[in-house]
Amino acid sequence: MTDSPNLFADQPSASTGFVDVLVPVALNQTYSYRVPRGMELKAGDLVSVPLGARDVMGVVWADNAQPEPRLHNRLKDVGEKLDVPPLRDELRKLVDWVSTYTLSARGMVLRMSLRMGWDLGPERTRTGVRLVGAPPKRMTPARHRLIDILSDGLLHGKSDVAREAGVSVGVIDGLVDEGTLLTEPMPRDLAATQVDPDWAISDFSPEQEGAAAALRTLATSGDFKVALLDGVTGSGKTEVYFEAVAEIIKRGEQVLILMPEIALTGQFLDRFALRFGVRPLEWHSELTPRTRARNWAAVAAGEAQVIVGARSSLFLPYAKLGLIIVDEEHDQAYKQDEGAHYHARDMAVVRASIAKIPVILASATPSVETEVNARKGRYQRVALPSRFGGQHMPQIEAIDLRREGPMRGRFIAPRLAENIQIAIDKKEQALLFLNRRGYAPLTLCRGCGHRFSCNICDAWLVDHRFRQRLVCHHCGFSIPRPHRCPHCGLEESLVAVGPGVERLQEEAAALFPGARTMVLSSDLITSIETMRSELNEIAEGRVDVIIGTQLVAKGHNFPRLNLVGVIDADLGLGNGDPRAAERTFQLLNQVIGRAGREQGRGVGYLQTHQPEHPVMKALIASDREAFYDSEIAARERAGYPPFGRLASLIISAGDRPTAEGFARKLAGLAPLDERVKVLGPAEAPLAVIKGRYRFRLLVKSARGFDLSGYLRDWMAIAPKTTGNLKLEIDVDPQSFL
DNA sequence: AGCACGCCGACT
DNA sequence: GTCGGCGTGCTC
Repeated sequence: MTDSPNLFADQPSASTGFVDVLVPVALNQTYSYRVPRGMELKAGDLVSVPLGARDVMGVVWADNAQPEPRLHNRLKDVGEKLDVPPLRDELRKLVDWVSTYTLSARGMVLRMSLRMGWDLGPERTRTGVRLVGAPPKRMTPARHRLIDILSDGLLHGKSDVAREAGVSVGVIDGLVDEGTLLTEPMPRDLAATQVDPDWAISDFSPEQEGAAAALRTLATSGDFKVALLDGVTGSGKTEVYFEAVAEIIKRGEQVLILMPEIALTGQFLDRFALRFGVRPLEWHSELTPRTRARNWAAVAAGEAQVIVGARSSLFLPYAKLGLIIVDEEHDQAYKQDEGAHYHARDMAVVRASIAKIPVILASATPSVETEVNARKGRYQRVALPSRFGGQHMPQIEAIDLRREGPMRGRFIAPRLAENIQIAIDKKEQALLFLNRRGYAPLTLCRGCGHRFSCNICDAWLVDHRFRQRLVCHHCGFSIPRPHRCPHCGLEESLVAVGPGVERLQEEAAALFPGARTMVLSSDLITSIETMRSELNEIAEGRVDVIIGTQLVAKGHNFPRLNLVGVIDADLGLGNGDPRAAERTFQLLNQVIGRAGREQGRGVGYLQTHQPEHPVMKALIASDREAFYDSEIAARERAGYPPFGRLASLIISAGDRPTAEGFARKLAGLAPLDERVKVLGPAEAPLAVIKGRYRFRLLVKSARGFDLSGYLRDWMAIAPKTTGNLKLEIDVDPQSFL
């Protein structure tokens, strides 16, 4: 804008027009604002706008707004335009698409893109300190240590050097006053160190080189394409897809690598650094606000070349995204079940198709959906058939619990125990896998049969001896471990029923005296840092027997681990969930794949009551194809995904009749359509959680049907949920609990 | 999602 | 008399 005379100069409040702004609150519509004179706004610009009593950040969604005339006298002005790059068309389309597909409020989807912390202000300048003058008149030990460190004459961070010298910053301030030291602002860190695509060249086998070449071609195609990088644990998948990363870096574009569990990526970051010379930028929920803001800005400015992140990093405002990699694409952790219900793998494919870029889905055990897409040729399959360096896949044996199970009250079968002892004697590690936290899943009274259950959930309380409490795994409710039955009053009558990892550790300690055991369970982990240090301890061989929940299944190499024992392979099967078989196969395959990755031949033992189950048979025979053949056929027969579509509606309320009544009313209002079947309402599998009664409607349709549109039409005629009634819509549900 | 408003219970 | 619980409704 210039200061040149203007025809309307005598109309001081004249505005240059209106914009529609999407704000990150639970709203679907945009709101219109007046653009103050002198402000230039276009779609995608970040602004702050008044909303009710507060100011919020928002994004200009359309720049030629035509607000309803009757609103004109109520329109407010845009506050200010924020000094950050605008959200690109591509990201705004993704927000609209995800909101339409999942039926969650558009503002709440946008919120995921704007989660950068609020302080985008100037970088806080750190204060540095340097030795410049003569020593002080009075020398003290603290001053001496400090001056010693600063004697190099260089600029040191003030708080750093204070910590190093073991003095308080007050000592520094004193010496500054005396003229011995001088403070000056520290220069800002140089822009993130550059990723070097040629830092180290990977040494590939012919098979790996073939796969790498295929991915390089895919990466440089500059078009939307999906590849399934299909390789067993230890086949070098990561290094192979790094080749695609290198291609994109050379083109000056950004790469997003999605990981299911960011806490477990410690080793991944090291491998990345070995190949590219620096660690990539991380994005996850434990970033400090400052780092979060800085990383967000680096992504938006295009300075960050490679971002490794949890599912939410899919919504970051990349300046020039060139490739998305979804590692362990089958992992359930990609499904978000709070707020907006979305599956990050699926939305990654959507984002790639909007941005016209390639996606690589990597897995040793692809989801059935992805496997079907690869079989039908919709996705390009890039296969890595064997382990790198001539290593073998673990040999897998079943232990039939009906014939050779442990004695009552014990959970490690004799044959498994024998082999663990042999491993310990050979100074190798063993892993006992049990997907159950705590000591025992159920406590009951020997006298009267009373079972301890949660007051507000439909679940038993899990004994956690480590914390000395009985805990509800659904709501966190807990009570101190009791010593008498609250029902019949009998003393010391309570017995623990069934195993958890803590109980398993007790048994292992008794069976293998002198062996060092460690439990890895999410409830014993307080932060990403402690998690990473515990994993390092294992990797360095300071543990003999690892006892873990599914945390241990994911992304970490233990070089000396050659034996894996699955305590209850049947857990997770047969709970009526259509995905139970798939998930069990994936989880057990992955856990057993931990064995023998770096030395020797690994071996896995599956303790099971049903060794003839298709999942067990496929695992024992290492016949992956057999599993997919049978599972795909079963899905097709039942019309389950990907051969049909599902949505689930969970209705909950503080009392049963309200929830059930509303669910019935809702079911009655479902629009008639012969392509859709509405099942229920039925009590949800976990009927009560946190004191809320839950009913479920299941909506089934044919593949290719616009289920979201159908649901939207339905919800438009549904009564609104008042009071404590809640309705949650989950399109493409993963879990049926 | 936040925030104000409003209408009922227990205390400085 | 007020402080504060959270149900309801609105935000350009």
